[in-house]
Amino acid sequence: MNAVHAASATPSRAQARRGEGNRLREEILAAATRLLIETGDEDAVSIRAIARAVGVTPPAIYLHFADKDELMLAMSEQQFAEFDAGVEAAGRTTTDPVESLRRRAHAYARFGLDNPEHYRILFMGRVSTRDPARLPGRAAFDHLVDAVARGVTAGAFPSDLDPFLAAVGLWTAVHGLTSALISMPRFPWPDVETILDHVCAVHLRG
Amino acid sequence: MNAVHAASATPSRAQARRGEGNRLREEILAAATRLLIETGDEDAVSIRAIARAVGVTPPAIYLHFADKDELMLAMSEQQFAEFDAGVEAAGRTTTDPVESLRRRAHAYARFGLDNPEHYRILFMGRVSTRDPARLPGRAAFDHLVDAVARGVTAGAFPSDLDPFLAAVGLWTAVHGLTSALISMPRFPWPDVETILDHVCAVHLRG
DNA sequence: TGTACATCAGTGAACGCGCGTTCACTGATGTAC
DNA sequence: TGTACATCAGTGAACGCGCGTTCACTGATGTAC
Repeated sequence: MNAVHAASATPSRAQARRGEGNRLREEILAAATRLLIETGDEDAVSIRAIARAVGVTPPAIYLHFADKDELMLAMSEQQFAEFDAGVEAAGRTTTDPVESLRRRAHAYARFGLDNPEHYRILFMGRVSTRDPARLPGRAAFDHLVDAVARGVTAGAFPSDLDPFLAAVGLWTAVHGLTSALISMPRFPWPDVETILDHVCAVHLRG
Repeated sequence: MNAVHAASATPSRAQARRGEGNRLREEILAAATRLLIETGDEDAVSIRAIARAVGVTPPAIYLHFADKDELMLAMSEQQFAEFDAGVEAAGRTTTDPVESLRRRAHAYARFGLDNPEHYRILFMGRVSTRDPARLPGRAAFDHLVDAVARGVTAGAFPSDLDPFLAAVGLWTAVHGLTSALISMPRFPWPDVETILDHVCAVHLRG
């Protein structure tokens, strides 16, 4: 008999103060991320569903994002930054450049398996036709090339090794495993750590 | 001034004869495949769009498929069969088991690059929650295991090599390259054949 | 050979749904005088 | 200190759209007698 029953229509949050325009923006991105994780379906992350989750009406979204594409792109960039930071942190836990690459690979795969829907968007989605100049994952890849190059200068790899080519090979191998695990969970996979270490061993030898 | 102008509404095909129930079924699957290639977007392959492409009304689809899921599953199975046949054929063009695996890998990648949208559905999509017993790509994978096993019996690989594990490694590596090429076409990829041969060389050595 | 009838491949109209986006508005918050 | 006003973060209602699916039907094809 009280107002709580009308919850779906009543806004559940107070209007932001003057300078706090970014508060809702961040709440929107957080809600989008949460929705993606909970539903496990990119299609379920709609403007309307996000607005519902935040406790705001759909048009309020447009106060902070020009359209849906821009919202999704912003979420991707946020996720890419988090992914990159995680892999970099894992790589810094040792000074041995080869072991460092191995730990990066494990952190990479773990991110994918822990956040399969975000992994899909970041690495398996369609390129947004939006802004061709903005290649979102590029920074993360460049960091991998740097890590390989450090291995070369440290003498762990042959000096004529092309760090870019080696990085491509390592990346596609780890990505192949990660994305296959995500897309085909019912396949009778052998132990993940075992395959991953095998992949690393193969690639970090030549 | 003639009837042609009303094309969008007028059916453009004759009704099937008595025993020809399967004709429309095949036309539907062909149209779905064609739509997927032309639009490059799985979402564009709707019941209504397929009906439009075939020249039939939407309810006619339900004469041949229980619902949309079943239609998409049938298309997937058709594509998987084609993919499998193509890879097998490539593998049979030589008697050398190692070279045979290399040719299989190239055929695999070529299929993906030639039919990116089908590749997405077959290898990068979500598992249909439909019929858990039916793992559509399993036959193709088993053929790969067989091919590796032939290499072992021929003495090309160490006799203690586990063909299943080796097949998983080879598959995920080639899949990683293929899917990355599809998802990130703007990445400054090195020459595809070169990376692919490199991947094969790495995996077909140990 | 002719006709009544069953079969079957489709049609046409409608259903309810959720979507992205626009538009005119409201009401609280802060500011100038 | 009080009041008129501008600003700004949101609301509420509506738009047009394409979707999957259902339902009662039609009309051509074949069959039994």
